[in-house]
Formats: sequence, structure tokens, C-alpha cells
Amino acid sequence: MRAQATTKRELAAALHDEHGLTMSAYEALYVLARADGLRLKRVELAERLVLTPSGITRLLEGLEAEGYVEKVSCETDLRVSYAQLTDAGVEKLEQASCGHTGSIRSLFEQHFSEDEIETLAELLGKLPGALDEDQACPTDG
Amino acid sequence: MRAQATTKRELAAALHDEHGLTMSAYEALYVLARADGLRLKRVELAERLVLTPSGITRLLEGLEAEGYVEKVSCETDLRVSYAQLTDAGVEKLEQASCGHTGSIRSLFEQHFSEDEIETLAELLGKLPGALDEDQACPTDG
DNA sequence: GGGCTATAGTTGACTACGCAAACAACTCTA
DNA sequence: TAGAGTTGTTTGCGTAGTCAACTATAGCCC
Repeated sequence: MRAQATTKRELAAALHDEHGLTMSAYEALYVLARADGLRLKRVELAERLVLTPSGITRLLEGLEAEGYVEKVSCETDLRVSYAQLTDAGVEKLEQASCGHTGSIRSLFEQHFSEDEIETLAELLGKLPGALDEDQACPTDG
Repeated sequence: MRAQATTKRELAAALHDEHGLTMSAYEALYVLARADGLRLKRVELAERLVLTPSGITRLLEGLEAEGYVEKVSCETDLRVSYAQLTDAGVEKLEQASCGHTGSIRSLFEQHFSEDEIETLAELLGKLPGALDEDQACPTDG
């Protein structure tokens, strides 16, 4: 186990060492897990993750190779394909989630009070692509 | 002139097209301009910009080549060298600043009210490396 | 002094991601 | 229904920035 993260880089390093995921990969799984039918058009995923379409292609290449995401084509529009979270992907996300969200929270707690975190969450939640959801983590203290 | 930026990427592209600066290069000039004697140890600059030491080496390579920053060695500790903003660097920063800070502000204004921006500025100003300074831009409306 | 350990900085190899260009498929309009 | 424009995706190439390994200096303690 790594020492407590004090930067985004350390957060990323922990995620990588412990789960073999990059930050973007984690976010992709996270966003897909909360999407209808565990799937999203690649172009929508791009917007959510603030990546370009080519970035998404590359990112999903990796996730598809690992088996966490499947490429599903759309029947009504042959141009589009969906990124579909697999069972393995769901599981991977669950493994990675609690530690990671906990680390993020404690990173915030190093700098902000509970009230301030709430205010920030509220404000930043207004940003496009933000998910307006409370996500509790059962194993967190 | 580019259309109004709606993402950080577009902000970066504008900065690059209009002034030949990357986001990090701009930030480096910005931070140096507010430092004592317009200089900072490379390692301090790294912390401020949330870059690694090697990242700073690469970044300053470019800025030194352009003549915006000079490498100055420390007389009392031969390990350390300073990044020293030059006159050209000051000038470059001034040219780039107003347009850029204006763009950032309007990007925020797309999503937040004045009050919210103030709250965010206050909260985010607590983060390490943040400069707690009001920086007015004369040509801004 | 000679040997530790810590700190500052550089370099080589690698990676994530952007941009521009290409291509395919869809949707208009005439 | 041919053409034009739009949208979704991929690919080639370039670049910013990471990590790991290294060198050089500083400060410590015997």
C-alpha cells in the first residue's frame, strides 16, 4: 500500500499500481457504469471524459483488449458504435472504486472542510458532463 | 480570432495560435512574474505548476530557447539553478495575459454566476501553489 | 578527512493524447 | 437520385510530460 496521496499524480500511480488502470480508464468505466444499459456512444463518452474522439479510440482499444469494455455497433446507424461495459468491467470498477474514491476524498480533506467540500461538489456538479449523483462506498469509514 | 472557447483545449489552442505558448509555458511565465526578483528555483516552479522536475527541465528548455527565461545558477548552492524571467518574458506574458485571462473568465461565466465564481476562487485559492492575488486586466471590459 | 543520506537537476525511453486528414455512413436539397 | 454537407470513427504523426536511472552537490556523523 502506497503512502497517502497528496497529488493527482500519486492518485494516478496508486490506481495504476493496484489496479492497472489509468485515470481516464477508471473514469471511462465509472461513466459507463452509470449510463443506461451500461453503454454509451463513443462520441458521448468523449464528451463526458473531455477527450477527443481519437483519444477515445485509443483509450477503448486498451479497455477492449483487457475485456472491460465491448464494442457494440448500432443497428440504426452504422456509423456509431457503443462502448458497452462488460461484467469484467463492472467487477474491475468495483475493485478499484472504493480505494480510489476514498483517496480522492482524503486528498480533498487535506485542503478543505466538510462544508467546503459540499460547496465545491455543488458548484462543480454544474459543469457539463458532471454526474449529479451521491455515490456512497460501503467499505469507507 | 477564434470563436469563444468552451473547453480548456480551445483555450490552449488560442494561446498557442495567438502567442505560441502552451498552457504550462504561460503558467510558468505567470508564476515567475509574481515571484520575488522574477525568479524561482526550478524545484519550486515544479511544485507551483504541479509538474515533475523533468517536466520543468523540458518546459524551461523551450522557454530558454525563446529567450523568455534565463537559467541562473545559485552562488551558495551549486546544485540549484533559478529560472529567471527576462524582459522578453515579461513582455510576452503581458501580451498573452489579457486575452487569456479574459477567455478563462468567460469560460467560467458560461457555467457560473458572479457569486459562484467568487466562491470558487476563494475555495480553490486555498490549494497549494495558488496565488492569492487579484489580478486586474486593464483592457478587460 | 571518509562515508552516509538527502536534495537539485538532467537524460533516455515511453505513454497519453491532441490535431489533421481520411473515410464511411447519414441527411438534406434540388 | 446525385451531390453537398454533417457526423462518427480511425489512423499517422507530433508533443508534453512521466518514470527510472543517473550525476553532482550539500550536509551530516564517526
